[in-house]
Amino acid sequence: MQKMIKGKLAGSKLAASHTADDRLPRYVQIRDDVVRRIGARSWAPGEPLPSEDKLAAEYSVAVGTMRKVLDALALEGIVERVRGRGTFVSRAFERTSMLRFVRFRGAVEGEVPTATIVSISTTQVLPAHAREKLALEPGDKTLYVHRTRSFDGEIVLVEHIFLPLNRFAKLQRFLKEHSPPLLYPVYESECGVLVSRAVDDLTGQTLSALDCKLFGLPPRSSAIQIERTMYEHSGDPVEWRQSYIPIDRFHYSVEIR
Amino acid sequence: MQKMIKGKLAGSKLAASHTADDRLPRYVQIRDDVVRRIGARSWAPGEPLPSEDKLAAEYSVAVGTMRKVLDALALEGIVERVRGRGTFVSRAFERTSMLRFVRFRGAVEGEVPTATIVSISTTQVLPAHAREKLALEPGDKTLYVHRTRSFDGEIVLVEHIFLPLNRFAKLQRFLKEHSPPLLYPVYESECGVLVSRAVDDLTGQTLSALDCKLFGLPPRSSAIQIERTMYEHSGDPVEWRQSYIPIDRFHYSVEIR
DNA sequence: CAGTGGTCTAGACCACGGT
DNA sequence: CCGTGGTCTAGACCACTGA
Repeated sequence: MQKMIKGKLAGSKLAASHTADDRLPRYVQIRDDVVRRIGARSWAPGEPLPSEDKLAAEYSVAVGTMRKVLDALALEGIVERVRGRGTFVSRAFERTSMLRFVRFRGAVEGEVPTATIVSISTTQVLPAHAREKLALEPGDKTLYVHRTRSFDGEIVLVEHIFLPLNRFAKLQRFLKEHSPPLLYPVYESECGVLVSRAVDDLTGQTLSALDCKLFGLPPRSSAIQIERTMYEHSGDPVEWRQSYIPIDRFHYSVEIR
Repeated sequence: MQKMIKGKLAGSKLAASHTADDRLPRYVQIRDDVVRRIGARSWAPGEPLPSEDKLAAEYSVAVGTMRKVLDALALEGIVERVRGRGTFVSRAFERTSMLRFVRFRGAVEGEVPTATIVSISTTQVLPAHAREKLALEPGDKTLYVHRTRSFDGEIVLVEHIFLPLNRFAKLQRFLKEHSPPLLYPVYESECGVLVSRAVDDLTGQTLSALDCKLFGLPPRSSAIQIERTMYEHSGDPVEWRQSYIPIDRFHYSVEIR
């Protein structure tokens, strides 16, 4: 009977999914399918999913199993559950952003620095390291955005952002007319990219001549480099950036569990 | 009936717990009680807990509820579940340690640097900032450990560690005869302290004269400071330390979700 | 083989939100 | 009031471990 139900399911909804392994637990298969449908905008960020009952019926599983799926997604931060109201697709990194762990010494807590674009361009040539992080082939084009972030006109952060052009063509046009402080909401609304995970690598580095000039520092000054790779729910990388903060303004706070 | 069972439970095991709020879900109350018993060494790290069935019977709840408790504890990293074998108390930070996110540029990946103690002392005087982080009253004594960490004789990290003396008196004696590379296993075995959570604050700082000498750097050199506060399962702080890494050796890697 | 945790079912009652 | 998610029960069958 267990087997029969499994077969029935595989033949209906989940068959539509690409490579769902039948040996995996059902709740994992369903989780992956829901993630796929969120990525495909079946339900947009902020919108409610169907109720547990309805989803359970749709996937032909018990409500308890569907709960396990939705609880897992809530834990991953992909959805948010509100008792009495429903289950909603998260607005991803809107709240968390690049600056979640970054603080600026001497600045008001929580204040977001103003963004100014230094230059935008497209390029096929980028360091092997960057190409690897973005899982690009040689010859794939990228969008390069050079920005500064400042408080009261004083630059506290310089960003070099690399994005695969095939996903972010719309962003190029958007940034010609706007300079939003946070890019992630724009990725979402303009390019349909939902960021779910990132890896930060912090090191000390010597600044380029241009960046020294931007900060108003002497040549070859050193700064903290935050190298961040961001991934969507599917696990594919979608952004790679290097950010520089002068040492005397640098503050990074993180919780370890 | 629900109510009756609740009363029965509150009157048996959970009443022993200090301030369990009956309005809280049962699985939360039971979770807290299991955490308390782990803290009280009813089951030592590495040892198995009783099986789901037995614990469920002991707490007079359904197995499903007990599963929810144990799954939550596994998610918090307090226990580890192994199918076919049992549920075991985690060995806490033994694997993760101070250096989980810290890398040293130019060093072999995963290699643990040798520890050398510069000095050990007890003191009542420490910065207000440190006293606050450790939630100590003025006059409470602390144990202060000054260590260096090195690869092949080259110092790559200097640590200033502050511990409440009432919990760590045994450590003082232990460190007179040993210089272990990792302290957390010693906290656990000698002092019964299980670390579950930490907060790292990274900033750029100017090194003290002594630390400059230790690194072999000119006076007033700058370095990355990692200020870490560690907490046990109960949420109480148990350690506060400042670590310094020369900028050219500094590398910190962290995943954000 | 007996015992463990992993998955799944099919219900129940509850607390909460909005109508 | 109804519909939502939150808690809890009492089973079932399975996969894996170790004796």
